[in-house]
Amino acid sequence: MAAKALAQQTTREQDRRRTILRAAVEVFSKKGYHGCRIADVAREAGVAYGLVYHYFKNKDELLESVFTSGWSGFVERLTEQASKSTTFEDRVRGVVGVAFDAYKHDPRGVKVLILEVGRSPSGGAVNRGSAFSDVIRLASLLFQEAKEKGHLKADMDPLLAATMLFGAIEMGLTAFVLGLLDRKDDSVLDRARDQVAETFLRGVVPAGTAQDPTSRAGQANPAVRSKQTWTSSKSPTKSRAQRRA
Amino acid sequence: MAAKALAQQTTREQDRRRTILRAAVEVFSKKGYHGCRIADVAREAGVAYGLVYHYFKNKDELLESVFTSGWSGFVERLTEQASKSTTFEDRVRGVVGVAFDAYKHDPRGVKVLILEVGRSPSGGAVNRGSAFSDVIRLASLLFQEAKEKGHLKADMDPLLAATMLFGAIEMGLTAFVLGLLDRKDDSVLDRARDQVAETFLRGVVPAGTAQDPTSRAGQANPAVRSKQTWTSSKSPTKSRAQRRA
Amino acid sequence: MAAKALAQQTTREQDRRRTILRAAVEVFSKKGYHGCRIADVAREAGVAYGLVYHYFKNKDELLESVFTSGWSGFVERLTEQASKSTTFEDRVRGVVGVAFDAYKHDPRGVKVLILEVGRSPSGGAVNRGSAFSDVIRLASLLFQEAKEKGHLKADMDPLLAATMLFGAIEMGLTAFVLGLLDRKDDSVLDRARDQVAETFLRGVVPAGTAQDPTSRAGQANPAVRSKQTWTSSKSPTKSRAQRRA
Amino acid sequence: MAAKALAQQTTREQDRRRTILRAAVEVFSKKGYHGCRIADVAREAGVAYGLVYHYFKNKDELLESVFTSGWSGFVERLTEQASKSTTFEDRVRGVVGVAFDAYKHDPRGVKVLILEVGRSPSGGAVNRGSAFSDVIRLASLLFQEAKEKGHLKADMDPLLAATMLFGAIEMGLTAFVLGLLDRKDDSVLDRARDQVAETFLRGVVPAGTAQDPTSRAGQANPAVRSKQTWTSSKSPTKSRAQRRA
DNA sequence: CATGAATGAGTCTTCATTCAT
DNA sequence: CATGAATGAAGACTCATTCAT
Repeated sequence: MAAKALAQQTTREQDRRRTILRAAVEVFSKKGYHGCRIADVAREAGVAYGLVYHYFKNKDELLESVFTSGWSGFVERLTEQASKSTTFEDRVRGVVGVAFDAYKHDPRGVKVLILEVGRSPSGGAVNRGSAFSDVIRLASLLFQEAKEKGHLKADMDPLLAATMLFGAIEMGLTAFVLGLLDRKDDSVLDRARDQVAETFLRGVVPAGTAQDPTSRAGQANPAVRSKQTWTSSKSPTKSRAQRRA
Repeated sequence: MAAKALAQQTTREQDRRRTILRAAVEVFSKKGYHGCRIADVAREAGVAYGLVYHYFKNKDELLESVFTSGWSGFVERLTEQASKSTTFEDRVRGVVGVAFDAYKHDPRGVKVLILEVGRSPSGGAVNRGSAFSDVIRLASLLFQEAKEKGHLKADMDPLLAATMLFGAIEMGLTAFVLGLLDRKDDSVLDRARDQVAETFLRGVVPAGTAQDPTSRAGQANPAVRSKQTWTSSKSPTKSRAQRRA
Repeated sequence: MAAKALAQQTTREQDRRRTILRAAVEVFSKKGYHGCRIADVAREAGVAYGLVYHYFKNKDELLESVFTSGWSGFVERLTEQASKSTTFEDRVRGVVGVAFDAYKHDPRGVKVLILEVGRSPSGGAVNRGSAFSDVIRLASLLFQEAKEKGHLKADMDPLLAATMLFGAIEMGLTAFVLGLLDRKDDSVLDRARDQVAETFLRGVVPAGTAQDPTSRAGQANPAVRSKQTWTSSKSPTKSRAQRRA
Repeated sequence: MAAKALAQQTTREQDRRRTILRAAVEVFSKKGYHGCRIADVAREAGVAYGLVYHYFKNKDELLESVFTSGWSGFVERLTEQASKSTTFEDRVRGVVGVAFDAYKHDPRGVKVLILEVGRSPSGGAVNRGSAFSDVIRLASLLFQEAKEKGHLKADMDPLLAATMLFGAIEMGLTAFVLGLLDRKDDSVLDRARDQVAETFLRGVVPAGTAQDPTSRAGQANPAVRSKQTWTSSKSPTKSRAQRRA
């Protein structure tokens, strides 16, 4: 009986905690890391201000938890998927699938991860950059293995390949997050998913097209002016000083 | 004489302005958008506190200028490059090259763009998200044209292709920004540049490998449990409430 | 039977109450009046958070109880002692003795009284300042009586004499509380006790020393500069504003 | 010219700083250490909230400065006085005089020092307890010297003597601070000053009174019940639990 | 133009107090 | 009686922005 009561207590606490976490994701996805105020989270969760501090030590820990819980779930499913698939290509498709499915089920959450993970400068309680790096390093093992079996081009760096895969995925999702692509129905999402995977595997050029032999690699890019940085061009906005003229 | 004096004045103003802008980039790349205080920028630029407000209306405009000036230079060079190249493949390589060269010349500035552009929630004076979208849309024209000429796979969405290209580029650079890849010398950077372009064009799978016919597209991904969001897993950090147990 | 149960209940309640009070003294002597949180008291007492509020209306009442109970015990013993002693000098020694014995038996409690009684600005539920005044006024009666019997110097104000007595006692104990004097063993304490009493009675100057006739009383102190307050000297710490220079 | 401007600047800053410090003393003496809010200080000083933080790093530093500046001025005058006086007795009178004069000129400031110095539990930025101890140790040198010259009773501990002197002074002033003695005019204050000094030097007992031989020292005080602490008596205030009965 | 002192609104965080179980 | 989750008011601190010199 006491055990049951305790269990219920624990469950209720877990629920509360999850409610607040969920609310944080919500506010977060709307206002971003720094625009997110504790007061907003509390209101969104429908709890009192102080209760947030009952469940999370401070703002940083709350936000950290948002990342950690979201990211760990993603990594978990990623690992699960990788172990399930058989061929290299299916594994790649599986990885892409996990990411897109995550977005299908929880676009807000994915938005938060995409817009924030690895973006904040180091200094937060937990090193989010490393969380990101970890996943890439993990994926690079997959490519390493594939390379040894000849399923990957010989001159390809596994780490860079992994990086690119996630880059393509991330940007594919970003297109939806930013509203560049509209998520009318799941079919659009599914099609994008497949395309990302296939492009990564076989490229955008139709099979059989001969490779351009002239400018393969190492070309110095003449378009870039040395000694000039990208801030050298004038801003189009007018400052007070400029308005004077 | 007066004209000359005025011109010098103006030049000095321009210099000041650029100095501050440059300082903003510096502080920015170190502390991020929100961790950056006006005082920091002023100190970095070696000017008085209030002077920043003489050249920029407010913090937002300063940050906006940082983005705009950096981004417009990038877009400019991108356009220039696109018009110069001849074949589709070279254009793609050119786009990748412009991005990597920018990083080579001004890693700090690129870091700022990568870590912040499109990450801040809409609400700033200028919609940075749209700046980003604009470039992608611009690039998609290139893919549209290529598609019509048969240089692009028939079932490929030009917009999505453009998105993926920038995704791969961005993530490739992110690998350097985050320190995942070490920028010992330019050759590492150059190799990465080439690999990003080639992968995008022809994929990671060696030419001649038969395509896996069974799981091409539209497969439902069985690994994803419906009705479960990514925040459902418990956070490993202990809250005050949890510590009780 | 029910009566016995009730009595036991009551006893248990009393115990609880005393436990909490004791814990409050403990926390108090460590963290001081304002650094003391209800949570700390509860933890120290080993009871639940809310239970403190079952026994004490609020924090103020708890603190008030700490003072009152401690103080009333002290006053009680003081009165008892005063009525027991016979000669004036013994009464003085008795008063000093009660104070030092209290410290011997409960240094923590005395520390709290010394460091807090009369220090808090009036405003608490009970006027602790008045509690203090009451004791002094009580003692002044003793001096009044002594004066009438010629046991006290004729030009001595009884109220001021009483004040000084407690001042010497308090500061003597403060020396221990602050660690200025080390309470290795009770003999140090006993010696201090005797010295306080004797000094108060006969002064620090050896008997028979002629009194300095020139500067007895009423001398204007030339060392004090008029119109200058004690905050006029510069603080050695540097402010942000000062660091500028 | 520039130098003059700078000097003026500096002076103005100093003034501001002093104004705030002065305001802090004011608020402080009214509300005590912890009741003192930055907002109050700012209002009292007639400056904006944030300006307090321009001159003082944080609340602690402000309060610390209040103590330090006040205390250092006091110590300074004390030292000055000690070096000026000639005989031991005059030195003692001088020390007492400095304290009483300080009160005459700035009762508020002295109140703050009396009520707070050495009372707060250690933990503040600066160790106020040690500031207090330092003065006592300093004074004990004076007594040490006097003892060697035979101006102090042979069985008297110099450190304890110093402690008692300040105890008598402090409590004498406390009598005024608490309103026990009314500071109608300076004569009351002057009389108290003289009495404190003389009592310390020669005691309260009229010269020529024989010393009570029976109960000089070392007597165990039978009035104190062993094993019983001063919190054992019941508080007269009623708790919720007690009200039940 | 340049300077940096002055302003004060906006947030985080703490903690006394209440109350449902 | 006992518990500790829930509440929210209070106050410290930051920092963008203004303005007098």
